[in-house]
Amino acid sequence: MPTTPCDRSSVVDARAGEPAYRTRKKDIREANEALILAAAEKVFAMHGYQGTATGQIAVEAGLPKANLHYYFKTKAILYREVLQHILDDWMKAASTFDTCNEPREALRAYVTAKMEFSRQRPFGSRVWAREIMSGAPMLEDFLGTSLKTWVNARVRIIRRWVREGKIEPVDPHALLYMIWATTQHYADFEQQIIILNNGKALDDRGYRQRTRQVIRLVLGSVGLQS
Amino acid sequence: MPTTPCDRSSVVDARAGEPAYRTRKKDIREANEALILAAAEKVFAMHGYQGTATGQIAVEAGLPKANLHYYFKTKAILYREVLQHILDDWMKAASTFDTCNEPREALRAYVTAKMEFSRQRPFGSRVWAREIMSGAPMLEDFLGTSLKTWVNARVRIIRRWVREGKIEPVDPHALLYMIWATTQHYADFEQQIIILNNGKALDDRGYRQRTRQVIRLVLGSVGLQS
DNA sequence: GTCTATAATCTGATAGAC
DNA sequence: GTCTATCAGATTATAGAC
Repeated sequence: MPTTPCDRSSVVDARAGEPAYRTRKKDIREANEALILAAAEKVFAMHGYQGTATGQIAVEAGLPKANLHYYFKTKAILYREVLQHILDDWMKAASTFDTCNEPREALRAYVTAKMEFSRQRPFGSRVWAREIMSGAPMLEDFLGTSLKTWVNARVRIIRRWVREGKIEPVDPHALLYMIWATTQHYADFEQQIIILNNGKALDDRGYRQRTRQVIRLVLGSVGLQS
Repeated sequence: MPTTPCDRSSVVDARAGEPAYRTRKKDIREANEALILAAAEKVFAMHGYQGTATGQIAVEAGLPKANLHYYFKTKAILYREVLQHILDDWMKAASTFDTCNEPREALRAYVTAKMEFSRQRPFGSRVWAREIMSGAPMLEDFLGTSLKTWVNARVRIIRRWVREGKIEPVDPHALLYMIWATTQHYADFEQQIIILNNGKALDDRGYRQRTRQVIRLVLGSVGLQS
């Protein structure tokens, strides 16, 4: 395999006026950073921030520990970046709440997105949970600003639904927390669910059925039979 | 303060045929073990098993680290005992499911007991959650035996309620997981709830109201308006 | 950009005087 | 039963050859 800096054969998106070897180096960096971030999310999910050794992450990523510290100066910086990635995806799921003005469709879309998040990013969900159980030292800012703003807006929407008689008069916070807790449970407590399911994880079909059941329970909780 | 082994003034329940100094020693041991277990539950809840240093626990308990190792030989043994205490209380809450044969009262009693557990033992709830997120290495036995038996029995009860038309036809596992997740959320994600509540923890009155809301949502989810 | 070797610190656990 | 001192091993992070 040619590896000279001038070989541009594998450089597909070299920017104009930027030497190819720069792009190549950037590609390597991006690939390795992604590798490390994925490994870190997995190990942090398993043992938390304090309980995780950078050496474990390096092993999981298949790299020497020194390389990890080359790409991420400190464990704290790496952890913060892992959290940031999770946060981005969490907010993307959050946006589905506004799919529709009608409670039935809005709740259905939101629960579906949250269940999908739990399915696709179980490690991310657990890192989030552990961070909050540790007192949320790194998430405090986000929780108190972006999340709070989002929650306040959704609380107003739910209150409007109640006013308009579209749903039963429920406490908006209690409803949101129930949705969060229930959907995240399938990621955070996956191991418990597996053991109670005779050692087998839910397959795709089973997970889709379960998602429908969760939607049914949530809709029922506000008086909307599905 | 008299500290001679023969001073029985503070020995209130010395057993017949057992020297007083023995009882005294036993009292000291029990008191210190309780102190250490409480401190350990708190620190394990914060940082998990791997993330917790025995020194932190000693500081929290107000004892030298060596004393901790005198009462609990290893960190693993101490952790196991902490888990056992939580498990006992968890099962006590579980027993309330059988308060009544009618779904409305049974679910109300169970949700109330679980919410009470979250209120009284938030650290225990978090230790439990962290243990499961770590793959439940120490709880695997319990989950696969006692808990599974309990769940299977409750699943049968819920199925009977459905057959008898007392509740909507819901998936029993989905319902149980929703109850667990929602009630435990108030312990595990307390910090998030506080931040979203303008930095104030729910007071006793607010918590009772929230408990009623959770009961209402759960009853509604199975078609039982409260 | 990779990786071995190592410095500096922390952690679990014990020894042994009191 | 208490507590200081300490050891062996692990951990974060860096140095420096390639």
